[in-house]
Amino acid sequence: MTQGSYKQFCPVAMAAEVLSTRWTIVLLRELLAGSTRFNDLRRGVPRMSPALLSQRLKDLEAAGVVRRSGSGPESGEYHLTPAGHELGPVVMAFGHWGQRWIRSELSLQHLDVQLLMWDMRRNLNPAPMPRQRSVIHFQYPELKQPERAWWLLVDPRSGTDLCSIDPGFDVDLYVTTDLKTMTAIWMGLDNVRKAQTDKRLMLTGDRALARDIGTWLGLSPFAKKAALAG
Amino acid sequence: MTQGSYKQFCPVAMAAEVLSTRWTIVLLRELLAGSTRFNDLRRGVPRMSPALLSQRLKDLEAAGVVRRSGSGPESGEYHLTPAGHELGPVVMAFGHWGQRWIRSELSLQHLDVQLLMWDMRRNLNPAPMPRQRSVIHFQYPELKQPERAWWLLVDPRSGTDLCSIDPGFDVDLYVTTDLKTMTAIWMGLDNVRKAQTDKRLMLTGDRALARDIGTWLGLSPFAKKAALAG
DNA sequence: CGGGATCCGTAAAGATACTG
DNA sequence: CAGTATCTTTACGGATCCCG
Repeated sequence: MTQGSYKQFCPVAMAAEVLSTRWTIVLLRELLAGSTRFNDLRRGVPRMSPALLSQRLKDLEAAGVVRRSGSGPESGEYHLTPAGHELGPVVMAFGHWGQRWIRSELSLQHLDVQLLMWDMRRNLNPAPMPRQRSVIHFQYPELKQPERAWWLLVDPRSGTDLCSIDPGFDVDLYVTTDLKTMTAIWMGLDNVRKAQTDKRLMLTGDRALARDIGTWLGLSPFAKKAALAG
Repeated sequence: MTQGSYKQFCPVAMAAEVLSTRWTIVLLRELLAGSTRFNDLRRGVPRMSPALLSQRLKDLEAAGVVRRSGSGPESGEYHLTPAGHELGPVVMAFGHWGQRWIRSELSLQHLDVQLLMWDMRRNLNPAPMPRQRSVIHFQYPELKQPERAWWLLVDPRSGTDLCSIDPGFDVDLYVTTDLKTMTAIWMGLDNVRKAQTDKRLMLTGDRALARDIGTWLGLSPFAKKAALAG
């Protein structure tokens, strides 16, 4: 904690001194999701200033939550210590409570296409997809150029990539929708079939891919399973 | 929230906007423990300024976590809403992590006899105690006058009271110790028997009460059970 | 005594710009 | 890529005061 302590022996207060500062929980969410490099973390918490990010990483290192690897090709990476990994339940508790009690209109006021696409990339499940590479092209006609078009390149053998410039491959499936609909689906507040019926989302291209979208399109870790079923 | 938003749709970030401000988690711990009046809350978070406490209560009310009762004898009380009660797991997650990963010497640097005695009162279990009132007198010879002497009046029929001025009743059990030892016992980092052996704690008076102290003296909700067994 | 409000100095965070 | 530097704005701490 940079500022003075709560001066309480209670473990809740001691933990809060480390964790309950601005941006810290959101940063930990990003670290727990697997980001290790400074600029990857910046992408995950885009509105946090680099100065504060740097400061928080130092604070967390001093608290024994992260460790900087200093040698070899992973020099400059930030990795969670065992104490850091055990913060998973804390971050999950925040997420579950937020999903349950924050009015969804409030969440949907803070749309961010880059954050959404990156999270989708992270949670996508390539297992039920074709063995060779699939290219899925997301189109958000409402958005301006650099945010309008995204490509997910999914290869079950080598992983998933996300591009915002055309990689030049043939597209297998086009997903045309608006950002609010896609975000609501990701959060489990809406689902693909309903959005299709309402013409808020269109799937064109490979029929099998379109049919199975519910199985490979990952949802937020906090999404309620119920909503997708509809 | 008074400060600017993280502008993220993620439920973790939305929850953090409400919960991750200074003092908020510690205040919630106090609310979850059952305090409802402004000055009771002040006692539980003594180093929080009244202005900030008032502000936080308003913030939490706006967030739907507390509600002020406005009528009758409980006018001016702050009660948790259902959303507030469901913050229990969040506060517990902080506490468990803190108990596990904060070095105990750090916790034991922030001794506070009033906080300790109040928490002990709250968690004391009168069930295994005599049916009539028992008076337990805690003495901390190292401390100066207003903090040196405390009386717990335990009556299984009417509840437990804590006094820091002599209530005038006959004392059934004297507990003489130092604040660090008593705090360590409360936190499950030490135990009564070991402290007795080391002459850091003395019990005089009613033999049965002294023998059973492990059963009625409550420990912190985060205390490790293992430590008491020794 | 319970339940705050006010004022002011300090400390942290935001916004940009810039650098090894 | 991985951060610093600087400047402005906002939040917090602490004391004092007020009111029923």
